[in-house]
Amino acid sequence: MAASSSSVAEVAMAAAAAAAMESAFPQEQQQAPPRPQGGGAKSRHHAYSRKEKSLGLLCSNFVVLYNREDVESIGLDEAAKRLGVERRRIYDIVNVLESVGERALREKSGLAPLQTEQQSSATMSDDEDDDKLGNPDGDIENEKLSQTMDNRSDKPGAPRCRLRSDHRKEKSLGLLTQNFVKLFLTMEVDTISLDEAAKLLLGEGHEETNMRTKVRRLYDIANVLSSLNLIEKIQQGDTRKPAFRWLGRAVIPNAENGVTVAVPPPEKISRLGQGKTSGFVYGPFHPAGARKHELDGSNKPGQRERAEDWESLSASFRPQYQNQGHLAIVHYGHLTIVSTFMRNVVVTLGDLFAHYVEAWKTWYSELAQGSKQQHFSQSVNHFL
DNA sequence: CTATCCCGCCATCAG
DNA sequence: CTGATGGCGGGATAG
Repeated sequence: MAASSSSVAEVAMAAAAAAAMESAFPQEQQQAPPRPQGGGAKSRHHAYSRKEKSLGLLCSNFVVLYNREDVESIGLDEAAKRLGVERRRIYDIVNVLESVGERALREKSGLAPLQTEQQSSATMSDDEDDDKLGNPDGDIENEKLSQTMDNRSDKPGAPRCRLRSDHRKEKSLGLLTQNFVKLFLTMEVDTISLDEAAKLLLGEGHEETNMRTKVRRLYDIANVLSSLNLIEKIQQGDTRKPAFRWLGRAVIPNAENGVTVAVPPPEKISRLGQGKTSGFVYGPFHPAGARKHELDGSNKPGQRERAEDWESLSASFRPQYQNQGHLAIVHYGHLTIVSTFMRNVVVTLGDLFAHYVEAWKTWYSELAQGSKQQHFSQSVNHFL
């Protein structure tokens, strides 16, 4: 078992990164490299603590460890070893990390060996288990691949068959993460409990069992996002279930007061070049059980100034971290896949938000304009 | 007790 | 087939 040792040590060098993430790690990460675990039982030092193994902490360590300029590639096994965790866990954090800071400046860097196609979106009404209930075979699931990078001409021999049986992806952690984030930026309430989120993201077919699993995943995601300071757990009310609040801007120290916000350039959030298609549709968000229809006229308690919020949000991101983004190249096994996370998670997020803002504005417009088609219907997926 | 959520089995996906 | 990915949920731990 090659425990090569050389545990991670220089973790505290967040330095520059600190400006971006500045997170206050709960404690110094003291990842135990070789965790023989068990055996001892003598329990001299606190048997086994779950917290030391949390995804959140793992994520923090991961970022602090690899969010450096000289990092251009990361070996899966290496990361796992250095972080003292199993491979499986690396996949977890990388997936959510990729989702939240996905793409953005991908082609910009000139390299484009990447072949990862973005999520295809489509309806997210997962939970479609083929139970014994109408819906024999054939997945009428319309795979409406969102325009990815425009791939004129597919691979040789591109069959007419759209990806089949990719239900796997529909339930992926990555997609869930994206929808979770969308939820935050879409709902007017600033706090959401995981249960609510699960219920919302899950349409309404509650299979109890299904929701339980969903919530488990949400816990995982929430932990990672928390470690990135994108969200924070708070106590709903005073004695209510804990919920999460979207921070996003928290990454910038002292920006909370709203006076120190680094929103220098009055420039719009207009995207950088990337002149390709103007519309960049991300996974269509489906309001599932969203009952947050906004009433026209009257005082709309909800709605608020979200839009404005987004703008300032994305705007405040771009500034200093405008550095060109260095994509991190992750070696999944031997495969070399490019990811845009880390390095400049913030930068990436900035771009990402810009996209979101557009998409959401559109969505809102259509929603508001298209009468009050509130409530989950089914006409949600037609956007594009 | 309930809220969290880690662990790792094993279905799936590439090669 | 072998190996890489990564759903999924049992059940252990935190509170």
